[in-house]
Amino acid sequence: MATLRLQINEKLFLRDPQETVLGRKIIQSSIKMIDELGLEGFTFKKLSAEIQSTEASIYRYFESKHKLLIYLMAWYWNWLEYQIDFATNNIKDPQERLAIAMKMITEVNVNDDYFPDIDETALQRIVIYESDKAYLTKHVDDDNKDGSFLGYKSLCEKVASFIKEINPNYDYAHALTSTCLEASHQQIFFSRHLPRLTEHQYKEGKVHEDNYNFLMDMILKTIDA
Amino acid sequence: MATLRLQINEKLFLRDPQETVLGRKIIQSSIKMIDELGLEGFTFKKLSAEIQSTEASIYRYFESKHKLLIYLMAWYWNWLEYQIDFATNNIKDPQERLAIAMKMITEVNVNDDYFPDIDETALQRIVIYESDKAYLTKHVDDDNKDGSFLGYKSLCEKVASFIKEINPNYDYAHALTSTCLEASHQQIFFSRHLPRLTEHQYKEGKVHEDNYNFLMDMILKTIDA
DNA sequence: CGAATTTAATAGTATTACTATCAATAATGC
DNA sequence: GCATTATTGATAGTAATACTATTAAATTCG
Repeated sequence: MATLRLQINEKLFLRDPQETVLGRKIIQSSIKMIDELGLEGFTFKKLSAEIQSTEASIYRYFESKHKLLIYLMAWYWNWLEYQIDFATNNIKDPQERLAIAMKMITEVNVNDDYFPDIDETALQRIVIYESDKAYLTKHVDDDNKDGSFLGYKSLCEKVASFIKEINPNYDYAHALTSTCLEASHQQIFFSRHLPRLTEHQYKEGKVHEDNYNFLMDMILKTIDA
Repeated sequence: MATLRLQINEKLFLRDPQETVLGRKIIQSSIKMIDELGLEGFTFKKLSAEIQSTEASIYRYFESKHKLLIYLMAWYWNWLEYQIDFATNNIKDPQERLAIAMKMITEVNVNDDYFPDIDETALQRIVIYESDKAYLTKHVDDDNKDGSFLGYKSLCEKVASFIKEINPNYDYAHALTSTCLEASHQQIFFSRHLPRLTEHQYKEGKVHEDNYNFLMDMILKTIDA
């Protein structure tokens, strides 16, 4: 089977981690470790020990821990948009396309054999816990100029375009989409850690199903589909 | 005029900052500095220099920077719920109560003379940039056990109860409320820094108005009001 | 008033997030 | 095949952060 490679914006790294053995180890192990330790507990020192390399070597790939996070999040949004493109290909009805997109956004990821280096399931957990930290900073405008959030914006644009096709008169397609994208991970977090903030039940795929039903219902009613 | 004091859960501080001059200075200056520097740029060392005290003294009030953030957020959510209680008092119609609550949640805060030590306008900006970081941690369950998020949950419960009154058959009142509470600050952030994620225009109160219209419309349609 | 307790100031530690330097090794070009 | 260049590794170092321990000063209370 073919393996694929997502083209990631060059400004997000110093050396392309997809091009070398060390680079791929950095990506692989950082996903595993951020998932386990959380972004705050994760350091380049610990990572370098894990992959039997040195801090200095890792810094040759990524300017900082924050840039590595941005890279991982960019990878994820690019991957998710690609999944949606793939799954909605040849589907004519925009409402069906929207349903497929929301399904992929809300469902728990299975590991994608096309990208053997990446544990998509772990990466999705990182998205839930850490993705907002990628932009909630004082230097968000600088990061944005470097194209750090292009993948997220592009995904938002895609889903918003489905909504616009269904109802061209709805005025808040992007706001509604970004609200749902954020909710798609927030509600998972709440159901697990702050259950009084949601009805969704955290267990075996149930949250994801609840979340799909909740969000699809909200979107369709809101846009008068 | 009377000045008020919000009773904050004792587990959120080591010494009550509202009881001493130093404590009030810590609160006052930390709001100002977190607003200016961001949570990452803010340190107890800088704060101690600003208020002409020492790091050790500040640590006697708050166990950590993170606990201080939790305290400020708890204060904000308590204050906001109190504002909503005040404003919805004697209003019978639940739909009107919901509208008032959403207005207060989305509008830009003016400084409340009842609490002279707190700059509510600055605190609201901190909520926009930093509030999610209060719970997006690996130790969220421990913080939750200490009651760190009671204010947020209580506010969510209140708004959800208005929704339930309007339509007792809607199944996701809490999920919808928490989604809107989060969106109420996310959309402000997006309109300013990542404008491709929203239609809202960042200027002079316009975002807040847009956001109110967007969210109220979404809620009412979603719950079939 | 004097003992007990609280509060403040000083100094110190472990860790983090990097940076710099230089040697060793591997890949590439002629 | 050998020189050039790029890449990695090893070591060390720095400034700042997040806290802690110790001691000194002030305050409270019986």
